[in-house]
Amino acid sequence: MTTQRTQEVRERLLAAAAELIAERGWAGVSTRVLAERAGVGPGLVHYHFSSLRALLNEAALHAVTAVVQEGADRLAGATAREGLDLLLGALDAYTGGDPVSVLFTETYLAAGRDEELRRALTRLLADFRVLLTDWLRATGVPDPDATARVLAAAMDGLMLHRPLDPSLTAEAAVPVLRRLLTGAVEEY
Amino acid sequence: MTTQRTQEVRERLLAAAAELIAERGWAGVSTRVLAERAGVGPGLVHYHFSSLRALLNEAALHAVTAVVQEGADRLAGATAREGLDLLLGALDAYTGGDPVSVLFTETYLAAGRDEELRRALTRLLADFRVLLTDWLRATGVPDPDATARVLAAAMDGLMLHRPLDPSLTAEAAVPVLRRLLTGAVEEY
DNA sequence: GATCGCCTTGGGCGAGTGCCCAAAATCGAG
DNA sequence: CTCGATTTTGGGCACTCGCCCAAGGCGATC
Repeated sequence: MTTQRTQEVRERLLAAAAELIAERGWAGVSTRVLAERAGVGPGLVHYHFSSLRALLNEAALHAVTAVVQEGADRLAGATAREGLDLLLGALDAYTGGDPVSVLFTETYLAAGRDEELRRALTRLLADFRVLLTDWLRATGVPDPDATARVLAAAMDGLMLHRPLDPSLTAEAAVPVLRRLLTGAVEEY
Repeated sequence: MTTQRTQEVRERLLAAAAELIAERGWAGVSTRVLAERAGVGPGLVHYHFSSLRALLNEAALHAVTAVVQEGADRLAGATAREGLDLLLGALDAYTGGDPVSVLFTETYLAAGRDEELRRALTRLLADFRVLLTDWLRATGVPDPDATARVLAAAMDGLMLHRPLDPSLTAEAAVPVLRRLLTGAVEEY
């Protein structure tokens, strides 16, 4: 299959793009550095993708979706205790300076300037929020829907603030966050 | 005074830069569009500033400092009730799509790639956190220091998520946030 | 009015940009 | 092996980038 090889090049370009967005910022990714990182000629970028913008959108959305999916899968059948460990784990895995955190923020920002990306991100976030809400409800948290929204936002906010506040560790934040889940976690 | 006029041009450049960072993103601000927005010749940028990078740093830091200062001043002698109103007011003033919110996020991101900017932002945030901590302590919130860190991060996270979640209004978020302040606000 | 120093202009330099395209390489089908 | 289609290459086009600089404008001081 020739399609096999084509797919592999596409994926290498997408992976390189995700790396470079985090390193250099959305607007700092050029066709040439992208091609070099992916190990292909500069012309290939516009052979496999209609535009650099489209490539960046697809790369960011693909990477962000993968991370969210993994989190969602783990959360799916988790108990209250397991869910909290999951949160805590996420908090010190994504410190704000790591590529994944930066890519998230870059993507949020880019979504503000690209309608199509914004729509896709909105849908992704909504799907995840449904899962989070279900878990909160099952755990016995009072207002699961609003709590899920705020909790998701707070997690991203913590990643945004972490590089600017070295004392903002996961251990410091989790006891406070637990107050958001009042009533459900006193046994923890 | 010739210095008078010089200062005015500098400030016009800084103001134009703050606008453009929000509109086009940090890397999307060029010397030429910046000069045009400020109403001056393109060469003036490098007469008044050592580099475009230095100009952007100063502009962003200046604008962000002004916003934080204003919030700090208002919070300084506020009661528990007034403080909560202040939070609520901030939440629906900065919706995430407005120039101020975007500028904040752009600046956080840029700080990750510029040591000097990161240092200055860290100090600014630390100063504000002290004030927030004092207010929380005076209000009777349990763990004021950690709570201040998480609360500040959560506010920024909400602004990040708002454009992607239309249902995330200030009214929906505030009751949940109030749980962070358990024990102090049951009269509210 | 002449002079001096700060402010401002606009053009120019080399480098880098997204995108395009003719030509070469590669590969599966016959 | 040959042929046709697909994939890949690298150079080129028109443009923008940050930064520099010679030239002129301008206001304050004698």
